[in-house]
Amino acid sequence: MTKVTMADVAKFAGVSKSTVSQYINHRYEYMGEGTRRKIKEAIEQLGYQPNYVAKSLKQKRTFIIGIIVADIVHRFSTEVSRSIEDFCYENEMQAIICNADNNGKKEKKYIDMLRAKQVDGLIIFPTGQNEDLYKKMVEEGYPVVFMDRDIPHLKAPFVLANNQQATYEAISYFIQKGHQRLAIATQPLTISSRKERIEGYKQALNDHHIEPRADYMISTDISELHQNLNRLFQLDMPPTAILAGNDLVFLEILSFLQEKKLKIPEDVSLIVFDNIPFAHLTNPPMTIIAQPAFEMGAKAADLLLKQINKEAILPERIYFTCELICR
Amino acid sequence: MTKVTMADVAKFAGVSKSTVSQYINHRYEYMGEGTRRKIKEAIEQLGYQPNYVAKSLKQKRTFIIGIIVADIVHRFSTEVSRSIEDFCYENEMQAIICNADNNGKKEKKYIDMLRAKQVDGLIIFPTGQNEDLYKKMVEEGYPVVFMDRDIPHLKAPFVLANNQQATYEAISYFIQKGHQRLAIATQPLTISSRKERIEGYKQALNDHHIEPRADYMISTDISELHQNLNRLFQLDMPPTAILAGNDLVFLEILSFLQEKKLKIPEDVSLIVFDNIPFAHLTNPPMTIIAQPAFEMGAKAADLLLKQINKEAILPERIYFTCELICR
DNA sequence: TTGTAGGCGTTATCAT
DNA sequence: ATGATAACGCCTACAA
Repeated sequence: MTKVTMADVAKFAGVSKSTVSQYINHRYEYMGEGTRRKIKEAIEQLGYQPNYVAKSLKQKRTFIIGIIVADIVHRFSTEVSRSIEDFCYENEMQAIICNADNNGKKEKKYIDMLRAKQVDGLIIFPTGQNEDLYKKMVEEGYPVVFMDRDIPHLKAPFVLANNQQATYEAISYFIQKGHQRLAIATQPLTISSRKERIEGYKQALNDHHIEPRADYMISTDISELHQNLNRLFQLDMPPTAILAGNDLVFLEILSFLQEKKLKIPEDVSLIVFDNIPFAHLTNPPMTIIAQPAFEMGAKAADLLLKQINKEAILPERIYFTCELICR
Repeated sequence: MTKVTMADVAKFAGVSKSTVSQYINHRYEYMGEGTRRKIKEAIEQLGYQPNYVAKSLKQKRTFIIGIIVADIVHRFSTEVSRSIEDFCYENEMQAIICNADNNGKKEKKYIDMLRAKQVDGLIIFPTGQNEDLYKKMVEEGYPVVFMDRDIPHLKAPFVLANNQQATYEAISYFIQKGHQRLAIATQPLTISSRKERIEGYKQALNDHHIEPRADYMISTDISELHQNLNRLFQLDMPPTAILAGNDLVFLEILSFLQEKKLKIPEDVSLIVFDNIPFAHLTNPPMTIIAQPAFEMGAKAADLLLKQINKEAILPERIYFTCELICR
């Protein structure tokens, strides 16, 4: 175990703890060449490693941030997290990732836990179920950045995708390709991003004078998606195109189509809202709406670190443009 | 900010700090009903949250473990990490994941960093480039578990896959299907798991009286894989089957085959050593060698926590059986 | 049953 | 240029 402490180094080098501390923190300004060498040697001899816990206690900074994702299973979440981690690495920080599993209780527990561990700030994909807590943190001035889902009326930095606009464009593209019977499937409309995607869908239909049909709009838990799809494709006029609201929905649809021996794109066309790892390698290649996960993660991390270092007053809501990749 | 401390609670409740400490740590044994209620109230009123940094300093435990993966890009690494996190959650611990990026320097930096932060233990996918450091940790009795790659002669707990055996079986299966010209492609043979896969391949050929050919065995960086595949398929007798040593190699091969308009399985058969997220949904479905990532992660976490809690003397090397999923 | 005092390993302030 | 001393917030004997 690392039991050699600064006091040991000090004794070994024949100087005081303060001087060793100076050395550790690269404050060589007034340090004599001799002491410097002695300390260096002592550290090497003893194999001394500073204790960050003690340092943190004193400085009230842990150099750790927390990431709380609503659902780690999404490709998008993992890409964003990775990008945040990269950004942290470059800034000598570390990240703890926690998976709230779409569960408000778990989210609260993690927020409390991470704050108890004194992490310097939090990036949250909010479940939306702890509005009071979000608000309290913001009011206390605790550094937070929210991602992916908007919480209306919350005055805090948000990093968001332009869901509505992107969906609008994708559906319009489908319509231009000649589709008239378009369906959309998402998970339950409990968070802003899903609602916005539905909005974009409706608006596109409207603008192209297609009447939206309630039975073409599915919003359900993944576990019940299969039977909903069944119902959808048993309609007299089943859709010729369907937009999958995210990657999980996509996988479920794919498996459904395969089971029913429906071919893409002959029997039904598919667009996915989310990056799919090898969309370019599937057969046929998949048309997707790609969110700039990497940029969004980097931005969130940047905003958080700026906040932690009190470097800037933060903007409130930043929207990123998604890209429709037609294949 | 959490500025309210135990002393504040004590003062507010009209008791001493120690009593509050007792309360926080659920030592109600000798505590009067009255004090208990007063403290409870004080905590609620003040919104007190214990400071884990201070607690950690005193108790020399942070309730955090570190995971250092050699390359986070692999599906296997992420599945294992997820599984470790789940296990930690159930045991009131947290995990910090670091990506060494196959870089020994980075690996060392992370190990030092995490230990400086006093994490309670480490799970490492070793790059193999810091043998002395691994050894030192083990000798110091610092809790460590190694994953995925063996480091010969290191007396420490390892959680490993039976790479050789699994590859042997996969190749044998191909041979039974009538293949005679079998190739294998892996990343460079710098770590044990890749070497073992090659060994299993050779052994299977041998046992079936097929002469191994050097030009059918590719071990190269991903960046140079494409040109190696080019060479492979320009041979007079190109292989009819190829085993991809991991998921990254697989993606590269897939993209190569697509470019050359080679069909699976008509022109060439493919087996992948690694779980591919939607292998069952690709067309045609992919035959894979699946490592039990979830179980391996849970086991590693279990061993580490046991070690941290000094609950057991640890076994040295545990091998997990991979499953050949034929599709 | 509760309080007092000291220490965990640093850093910060102020002397010297 | 370097050192003494007091925090940081909590836990733990031991005393009362």
